[in-house]
Amino acid sequence: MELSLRERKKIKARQAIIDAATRLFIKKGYDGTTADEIAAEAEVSRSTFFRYFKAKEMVVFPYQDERIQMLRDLIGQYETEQTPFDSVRLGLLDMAAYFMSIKKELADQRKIIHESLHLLARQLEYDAVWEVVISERLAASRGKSSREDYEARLAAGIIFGAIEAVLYEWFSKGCKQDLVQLGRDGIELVRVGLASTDFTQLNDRSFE
Amino acid sequence: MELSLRERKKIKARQAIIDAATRLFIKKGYDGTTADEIAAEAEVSRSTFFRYFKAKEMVVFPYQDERIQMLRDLIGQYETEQTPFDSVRLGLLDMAAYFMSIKKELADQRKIIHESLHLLARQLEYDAVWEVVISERLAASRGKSSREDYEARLAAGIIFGAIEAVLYEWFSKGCKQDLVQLGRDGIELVRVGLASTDFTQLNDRSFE
DNA sequence: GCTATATATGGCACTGAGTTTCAGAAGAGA
DNA sequence: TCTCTTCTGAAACTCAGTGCCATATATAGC
Repeated sequence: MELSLRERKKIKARQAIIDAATRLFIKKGYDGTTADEIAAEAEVSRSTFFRYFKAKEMVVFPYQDERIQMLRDLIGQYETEQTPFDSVRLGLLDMAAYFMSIKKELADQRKIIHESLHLLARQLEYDAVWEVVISERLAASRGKSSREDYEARLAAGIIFGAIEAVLYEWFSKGCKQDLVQLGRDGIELVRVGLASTDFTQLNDRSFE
Repeated sequence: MELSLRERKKIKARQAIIDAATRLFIKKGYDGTTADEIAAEAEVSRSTFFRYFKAKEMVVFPYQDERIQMLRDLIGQYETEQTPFDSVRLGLLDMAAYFMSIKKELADQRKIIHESLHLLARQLEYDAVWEVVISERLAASRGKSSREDYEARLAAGIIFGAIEAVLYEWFSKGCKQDLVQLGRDGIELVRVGLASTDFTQLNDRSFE
């Protein structure tokens, strides 16, 4: 089905704003770029900019919704033939593979985000949706919604904690490692528990 | 040691602003209260308000630094006689006991925070410092800083994920449960791993 | 192709957060 | 009391975000 001219124009305008903003953010930083400048660079009015993006920060995370949907779909793939934990695990590893394939774009985005405390906070907020997706999948395995399944929320929180740490590691080492392998190891630790680590052992330093 | 008049005045002014802001936030909501109104209610000028609090949101989290320090101290108590994991665990449970003792104040604060997406994001950011404290303790047990100990950061992320889920549960059920017990159960799950749950089992629903 | 209607845009004015500057008030110290 | 330092209040300013309305442009019906 073809999109109408109106729809195509909207998509083009949106993309023009994203591109203009990205150019300016890289050149002058997020805080150093005003909404007016982005609008001018994209050749639209200020009003139009705010019509396409509810807030200036939103233009930094333009594909957030698509990524969440992708995660949901990837986990959904394994819905029937795997345990709940494994369907989440495999979905996350697929997501990791996808992230590997767009690492350049992710690294650019992260550079912009880490220049502003504001954006860092917003990033955390967006990422938190991953946890919801995971807890929904776990709760669904028992025929519940995540709202009514505390154990599922707890498990999802634990898994999400590992994801955050893995992603942080990957990004802070310049996306050079194999994210799928990092993810595999991280989630395995969640599965077997911290009792398997030497953090649960008295070590030499404790007696120094 | 006595504080100078100047210091005492500053403390009083700061407290007056916190109290005024809290009153207004409860009465009119966070978004419905302007910085001007808070300043007027506290009988200081707008400039003074922003001198005491870098941003309007900061006045919502006035004791954040103290709480982080308390967590650090509580974990530090168990530094020598326990395994790293247990010193973190016991410190967190002490913190839970403290939270139980100020539940009214926490519940009020949470009510304000949950009226604004802005504040929710900021809350996440503040809470993230807990993770740093935990990872520092774990890394220290091996004579490293958390910066150079990925395993410690990963473990801390997992523990923190559980903390968030536990706190969320506690708050959303009106702080009526025993937070220490919730915490004990949550962290035990982290210790033994999700392999102990039925999320790692194929269940009936998978065959429906 | 022409007209009526729906929708996107641009311009403008307004509110509120946060910053900067500066003059003056008030505490600290001799 | 006099000086030095710090805190405060007032005003002007920038920028994000909202609301309103007139205008331009796409779509649909004829």
